Amino acid sequence: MELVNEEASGRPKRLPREVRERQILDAAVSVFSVHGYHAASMDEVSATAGISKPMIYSYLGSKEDLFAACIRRELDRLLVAIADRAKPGLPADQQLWYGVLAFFEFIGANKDSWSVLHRQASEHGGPFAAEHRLLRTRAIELVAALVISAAGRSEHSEIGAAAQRTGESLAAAVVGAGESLADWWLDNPQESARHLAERMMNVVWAGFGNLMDGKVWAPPPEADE
Amino acid sequence: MELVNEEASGRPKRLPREVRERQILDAAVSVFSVHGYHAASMDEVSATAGISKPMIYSYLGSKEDLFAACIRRELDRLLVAIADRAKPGLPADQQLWYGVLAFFEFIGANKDSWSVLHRQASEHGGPFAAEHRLLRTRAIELVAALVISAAGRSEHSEIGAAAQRTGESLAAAVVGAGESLADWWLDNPQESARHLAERMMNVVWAGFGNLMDGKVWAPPPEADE
DNA sequence: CAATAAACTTACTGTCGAGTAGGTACGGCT
DNA sequence: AGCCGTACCTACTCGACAGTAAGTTTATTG
Repeated sequence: MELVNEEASGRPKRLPREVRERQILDAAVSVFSVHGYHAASMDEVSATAGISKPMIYSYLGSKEDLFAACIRRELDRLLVAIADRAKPGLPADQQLWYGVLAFFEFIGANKDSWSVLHRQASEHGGPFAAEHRLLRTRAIELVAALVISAAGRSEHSEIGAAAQRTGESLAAAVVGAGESLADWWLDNPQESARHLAERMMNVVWAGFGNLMDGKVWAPPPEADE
Repeated sequence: MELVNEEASGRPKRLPREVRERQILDAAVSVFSVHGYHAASMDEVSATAGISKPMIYSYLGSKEDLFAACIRRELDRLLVAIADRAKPGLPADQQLWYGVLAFFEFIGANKDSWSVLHRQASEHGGPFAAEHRLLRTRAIELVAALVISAAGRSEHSEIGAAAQRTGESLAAAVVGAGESLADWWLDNPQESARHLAERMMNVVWAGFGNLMDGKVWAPPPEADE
């Protein structure tokens, strides 16, 4: 499990800054994902990267800076992976499908990334929470736009305004379900990405469909306590 | 915001162990929920409880012990709150509705509890993760049982076996959505518990309904890369 | 072949926080 | 009254870890 990068030759080769920075970030993501931000030590990051501690401070700054750099890099990778697959030309359900699929495939191939992005980043009150909320907000907006655009084409077009409002919280639930499903996956890796994505679509798209047809579930009428 | 419990009289009254333990747990839940496990200090817990540090060690043991005690207490409170409302005699959708509603109402009234139970407990590799997984597992089993029982009464009874399997991962998605919605609520407290519960039911119950009618969403046939 | 800059190191400082030693004060009981 | 147990405290130890000072090696370029 030791990720020391130098060859067995023992002599640490001199590498350009760019390469070392990547190695440091790789190590940091791995260490943060295992221990969480607070419990992770810079010494362990430096050991995992096969480098000494002052290099990290020289290249990436403080521990917080390092963590922020991890989040930014992994967030970019995730967003690019999704954007590559959910092309805007497709019908709404297919856009959603490919987006969801790309999401789960990325998580499957980069569980550390997800752990850092979601679990660790949200544990903070600091500037990371903001960064993390950005991801969620973007995702929610994206999904909401898909719902609303789909609702616009529905035969019940008079529900447009209601769908707008309901669509957004529906999107929040959907994104939330995706996040939690991804969390759950970290602990239960037996399922495939495709499977998870299909399950997701089954719940979600059905909910959308009923919404567009104006079928809503209503709580039983009863005296509130 | 200071929760110092003693009166302004200055003299700390002598209280029985039972009472102090409750005060310490209250303080600990509050502090852990704000800072997370690692960043929380025993000094802050003791200050918040209005008591000195050795009392905590004498009554509740180490920091880990204290944290575990918090989780256990809050978990019990949550489960009791739900069991009180989701009576087994009701039809499946109403059981689910009251369970979900009780869940959100509890979270609304005890945001600290949820923060400790979900956010902080899952950040660990240790024995807390196990404790936390127990909550999730129980919830998933409960929901899955509801789905399957509902499916049994559907006119498409031949899908029973398939529903069994699909029902469980559907339940996982539902519980996940609930967890994430609760997380999201911590940051967006403007909605009411009832509202959230209704949104939840709308997505979820629609998904169940379609499942029971055998309507499934299928991905577009295409060459996989 | 200097000389310069960048890659890289060892070995330290200072702080913060978990856990404890060793008490004092207060109430109940005979 | 005087004893005992329990509630409660101040003031410490000790280890872990973020961050740094000050130096050493290597590639490159004039």
